[in-house]
Amino acid sequence: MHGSQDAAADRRSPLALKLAAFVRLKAEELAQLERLQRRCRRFDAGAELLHETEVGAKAFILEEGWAVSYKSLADGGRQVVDFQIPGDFLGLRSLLLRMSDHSVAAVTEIVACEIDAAELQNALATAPRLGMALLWAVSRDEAMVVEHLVGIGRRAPLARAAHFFVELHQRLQLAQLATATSYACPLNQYLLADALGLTAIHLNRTLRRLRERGLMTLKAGTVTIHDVAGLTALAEFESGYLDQAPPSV
Amino acid sequence: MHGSQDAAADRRSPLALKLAAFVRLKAEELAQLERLQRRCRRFDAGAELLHETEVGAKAFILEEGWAVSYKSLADGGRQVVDFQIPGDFLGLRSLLLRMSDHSVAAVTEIVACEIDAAELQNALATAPRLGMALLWAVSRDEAMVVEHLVGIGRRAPLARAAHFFVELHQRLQLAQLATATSYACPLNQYLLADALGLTAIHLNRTLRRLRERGLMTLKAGTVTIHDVAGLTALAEFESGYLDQAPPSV
DNA sequence: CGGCACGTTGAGTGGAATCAAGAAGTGTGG
DNA sequence: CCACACTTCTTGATTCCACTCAACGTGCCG
Repeated sequence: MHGSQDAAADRRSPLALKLAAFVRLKAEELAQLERLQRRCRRFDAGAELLHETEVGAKAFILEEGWAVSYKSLADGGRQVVDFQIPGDFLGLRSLLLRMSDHSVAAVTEIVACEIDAAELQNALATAPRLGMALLWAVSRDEAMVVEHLVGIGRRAPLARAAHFFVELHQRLQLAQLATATSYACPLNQYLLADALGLTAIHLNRTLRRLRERGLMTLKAGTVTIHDVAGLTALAEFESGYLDQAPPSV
Repeated sequence: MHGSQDAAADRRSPLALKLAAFVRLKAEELAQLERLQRRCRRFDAGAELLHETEVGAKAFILEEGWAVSYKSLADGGRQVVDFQIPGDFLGLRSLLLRMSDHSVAAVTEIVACEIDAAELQNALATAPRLGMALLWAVSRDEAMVVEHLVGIGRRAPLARAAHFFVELHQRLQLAQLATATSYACPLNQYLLADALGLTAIHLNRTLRRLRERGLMTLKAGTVTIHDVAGLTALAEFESGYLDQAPPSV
């Protein structure tokens, strides 16, 4: 019995692990959650899962790999809204708003489980605490977007980049995908530039400055932080919005 | 009977009117919603309802007047995340995340109803469709923040300002607080500048350019749009994310 | 070997921030 | 009624940073 419980815990999805930071889910609720993650599919790197202005779009739960959500402009410009790592939702808003307001693409090869509005509504009606958990996850995502907005609107490029890499580091550590000083980061400089509201050229120079100051290095898809305290200080990073604490519900 | 129904409809809160765009709420659900809006208070212009890093903060539903949510930086900078008008939530995220990630202040004198986490959880458990409606409202708010992010990250100041005023126009029209070409706008140029990621000086010049192009004028707290089509075109405004359609649930 | 994606560097320009100051409107008290 | 303070708005001059354009390096893969 104890052995089988351990086995079940091992099989827990990244999403369940993430939600565990907010609400201590009961077995029944966990089962509901896993039931949402049956229809898993694999997507190639670069594949577009969702396109802005699409109506009646699906949403996904990301199990493996990295994804990116972004909006495109008429002049060819692109703004990356956020990157998603295992345990994150992809395109959840397009289930509720009738038209997808953004695009989602796979950065690396990914595995993601499709969910539709009916399933979601059903799960919420059956397990109301799951609804709270979902509201929490959405709120946390929004808090990250808000922090991103502050960075682009009011932080200088160097601090902005620092903040971005520190946030990513924290998120990956929570998902057990980073060590204390480094993590794999499959984002190229075009993606990073579109996330940080800079040109790729200027981002490159910004990265160089971070390197020259002995704070961090991005090389061959790996971020190495040489001075965690220094980088965090430069970023004025306040981790409160990530809400990483023991469950409160 | 018919008369009393009309009277009830007249008393409907701005929030109920807004949610009606998404879900056709039943009488029982409407009653739950109104029950959330009992503890109403008045706040002076400039009063701070919520401060960032505050723990266990309350949330509010705005009934009358304008509010602003923002984050402050160490260097004295401030980024306005969004402005709220009647029917909008204030600080809803601080109910779910354990620490408020942003501040909220009254722009004009306002009336707002306090809600706490227990009430919310209770209402959600009793009326699950209200949970969907809430998720919709939060998603719509997030979509607005995302659009804001795109504006600051990738739009030129002129288009950014145009987009801002068009979005506000649409929101106010939905709340029946605007005519086809004008609306009252109690935001001064410091607030606007902090919202648009510009200095007040540069915002002033941007407003002048909008005026000189015959697109719109902001004077004495009133926005007058001289050329709706032109302003919308300059802004590359796509209204999809506001999700203003007949109810789907 | 050539083609392509990605990264790096240099030189020049334009536009937003900064610094400085004044005008216009609003409220208060003598 | 006017003097005064205060907020908000407006304009000019200057500086600096991020964008643009252009080019080259580097590694990978067919």
